[in-house]
Amino acid sequence: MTTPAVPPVPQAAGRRTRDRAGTAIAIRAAALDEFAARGFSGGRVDRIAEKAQVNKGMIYHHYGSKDGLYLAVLEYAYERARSSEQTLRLDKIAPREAMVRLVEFTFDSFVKDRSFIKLLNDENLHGAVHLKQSQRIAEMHSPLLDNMRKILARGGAEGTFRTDLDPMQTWISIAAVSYFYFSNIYTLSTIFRRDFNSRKAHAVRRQHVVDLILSALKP
Amino acid sequence: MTTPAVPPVPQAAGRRTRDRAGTAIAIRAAALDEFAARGFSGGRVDRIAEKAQVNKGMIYHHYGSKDGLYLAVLEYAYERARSSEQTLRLDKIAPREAMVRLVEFTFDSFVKDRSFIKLLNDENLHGAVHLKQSQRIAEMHSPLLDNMRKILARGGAEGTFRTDLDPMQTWISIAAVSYFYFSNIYTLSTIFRRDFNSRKAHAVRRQHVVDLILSALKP
Amino acid sequence: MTTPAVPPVPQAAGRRTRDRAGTAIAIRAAALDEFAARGFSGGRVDRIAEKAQVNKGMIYHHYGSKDGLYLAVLEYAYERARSSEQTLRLDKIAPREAMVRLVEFTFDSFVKDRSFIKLLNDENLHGAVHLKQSQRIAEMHSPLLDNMRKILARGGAEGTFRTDLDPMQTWISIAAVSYFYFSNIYTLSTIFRRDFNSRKAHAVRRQHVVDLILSALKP
Amino acid sequence: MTTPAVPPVPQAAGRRTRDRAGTAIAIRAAALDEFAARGFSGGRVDRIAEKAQVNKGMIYHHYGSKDGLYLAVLEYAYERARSSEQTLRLDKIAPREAMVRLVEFTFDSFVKDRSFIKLLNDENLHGAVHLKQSQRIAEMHSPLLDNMRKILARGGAEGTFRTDLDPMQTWISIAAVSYFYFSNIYTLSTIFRRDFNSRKAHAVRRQHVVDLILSALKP
DNA sequence: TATGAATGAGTCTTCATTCAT
DNA sequence: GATGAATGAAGACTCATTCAT
Repeated sequence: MTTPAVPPVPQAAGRRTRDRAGTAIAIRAAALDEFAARGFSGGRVDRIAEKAQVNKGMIYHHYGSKDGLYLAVLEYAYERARSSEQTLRLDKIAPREAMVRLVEFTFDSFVKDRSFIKLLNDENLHGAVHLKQSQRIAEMHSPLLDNMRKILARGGAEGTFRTDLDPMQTWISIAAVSYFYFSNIYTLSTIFRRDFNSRKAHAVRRQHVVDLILSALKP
Repeated sequence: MTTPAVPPVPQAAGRRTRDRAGTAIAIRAAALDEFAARGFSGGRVDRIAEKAQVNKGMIYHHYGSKDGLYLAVLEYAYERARSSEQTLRLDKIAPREAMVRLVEFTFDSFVKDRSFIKLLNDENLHGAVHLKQSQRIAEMHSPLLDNMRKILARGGAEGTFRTDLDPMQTWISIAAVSYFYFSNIYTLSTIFRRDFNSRKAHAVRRQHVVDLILSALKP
Repeated sequence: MTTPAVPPVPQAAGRRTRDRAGTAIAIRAAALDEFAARGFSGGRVDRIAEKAQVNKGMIYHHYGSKDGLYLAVLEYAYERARSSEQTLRLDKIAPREAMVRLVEFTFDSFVKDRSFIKLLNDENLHGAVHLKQSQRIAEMHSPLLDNMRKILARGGAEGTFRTDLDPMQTWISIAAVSYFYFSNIYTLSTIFRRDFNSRKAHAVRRQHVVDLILSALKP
Repeated sequence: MTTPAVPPVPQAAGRRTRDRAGTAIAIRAAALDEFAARGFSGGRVDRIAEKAQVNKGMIYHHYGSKDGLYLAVLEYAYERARSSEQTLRLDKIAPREAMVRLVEFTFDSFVKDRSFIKLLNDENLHGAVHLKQSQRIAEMHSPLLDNMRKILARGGAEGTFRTDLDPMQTWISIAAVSYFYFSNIYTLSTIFRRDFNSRKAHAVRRQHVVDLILSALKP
């Protein structure tokens, strides 16, 4: 429903031009919207075509099937997530500071755009059948663990962090404490009778998350 | 599809008897199976009727609609989760030990039965529209925070835990580090080219989770 | 389009009753019509539902798929063809007379109803994919060769027929000379600039066919 | 799908040259392939373009429509069939021998290439709507009846054949006994639980067909 | 001349829900 | 209560044909 981080779909008044790349991108953007809002099963091809101002047949022309389109959307979402992480340049700053930035960045990325979470949840509901088809997804993630390893090593060397931490498990936990809050925000709000969606609630959680992770990493 | 922790659907040889409660329970059990495996949109009323050995009309008789059935399933799943937590009697043991048990219990509950996770993810995809209808859900969760508050207080008093921790945020984080691992197990396995579903991988994660939380709570 | 031999579809003013057998039969009759007129690919499920005065979903309820329906139609058409052949009681009459009757009956059956030909042609276009699924089709045809064998044997014994004829090949040839005329009646009419569809033309062909077969069987 | 008698589609390395006739021929050859394999309704314009290594627009440029293309394919198929018949020079040899050759030639032509049968069957399913548009089809067939008339006359004069046979009916019967076997080969194989597609089965049928026709023509 | 993106009217099929029996 | 036939509104996907480039 809300993907403000994505550049707006180029509308071009009717979209009747023969613009291969443009059409494909417009479709993918509309699909991200639709799938994030309603999941794969709940997402409608018709609605995607309408949002993208594109003929329904074009979706099949460009992506082959609803499944093919979903995979394209997933890959694109991962790509955006990982490439924006790359811009942090964490190796240039002190370990503690780097860790704070990483945790905050992770948290903030979910504040800005929850569509990634929605896609992942739905994909896991289906056992990652789409993602497994991807040729590129695994290699997209190798830098991620490298970064984590380096930060932990540097922090361990200077005595800021424990030295017995597994980078992958740690990364998963860092993601978890932010991700879970947002992925389950509606049910959590309901069972605790709060509104976790407010700006204030976000700030509280953000503080807690940074504090918790840093505290956990202390030697 | 796999809910071994759930008592098997009572089969009752053809189910032609007029056992009002039994029928309703059989339907709910079959629905839990179906919705956990395929989500709300992907779940089929026909399949539920078949699994429950019950006429389709019975579903509408007992639960009104597919949505009504889904809510019943959700409430039941929460009920099971919370009531089994109650059996831990954490107030009888030392704070550190109590915390370890709680974390392990949370993790293990997901190992035994992932259907709860599936239901929650799907429900969040839909903005918790079903759960919001529930009259009972919030009150089911008040003991939960009470327990957490007490453990943290006792641990704070004796110097085992930090004293500045918010019980709700802490509980969410404890849930998060276990939940996220299982809710995202398929995509995580894919992007990291591991099999997080193995018994060994579970054991590794369990160890990490307990260790991380305890470490984070230290003063 | 034209299946006058079939009993007319029971119309029952709207067909809204819960009549399992009746509905299934109405669907099959409408489908025979449609598929005979337009082939499998050209046949439309929508049109069949409309002709049968039945909801489209009923077709799937009763026959599972368009393919399943086509097979049901095929089996039914074969059944009608073979069972009406059975009524001839050829073993009660002299061999020559029996052969004449069989040839005439075969020819006349195509005059009365060309839908069988249409179905078979179309099915052969698809390599008999549907018919191969049938459990009953082969056993429906064992009496057919038995009959032919007996007639040829009786005719051979009394000196009316040659004794070196293979019953199956002979049956195929008898079918061929009538079938081909009707199966290719439109193209033949076009290339020879005649109207083979007229009553007169039928009579001429019928005479020729009987004469040719009898002549070929002479010792 | 299988038209070994047809010269292979000229490939011409990507087919980007402006070879008007070559393009048209390549399209027609690919269309023959496609329509013979799947019928008119089942045939796909996209697939034809792909097989012919030609742009889809070219098909419309050269043949106007799918129907126009189908007619071109039909005319071409008839042309090939009739012109190869012309090479037999049956008027040079004894009537009995000529008849044997004609029957064998007819049978063998179907063994070599079944696409003609497929096209005719499908065309008859549609009432020969395409063929009726043809200007040339009728005149292509006048030599055919002339030949038959002459052979029968010569055979009648020398006492080899009956003298009361109609050439057109006889020609149709000769075509029928071979054609039907191949046009219905899949359903016949299924109902009789044989494989009529084997080389051996072909030989048996060929023998029967020649024998049957010769026997029928005896005075 | 040649390309392939774009269109719109279908196609088969599914499914929650109702209701006659 | 219980059954399952019946309904209608989609849903994913296809395809002959057109047309901007």
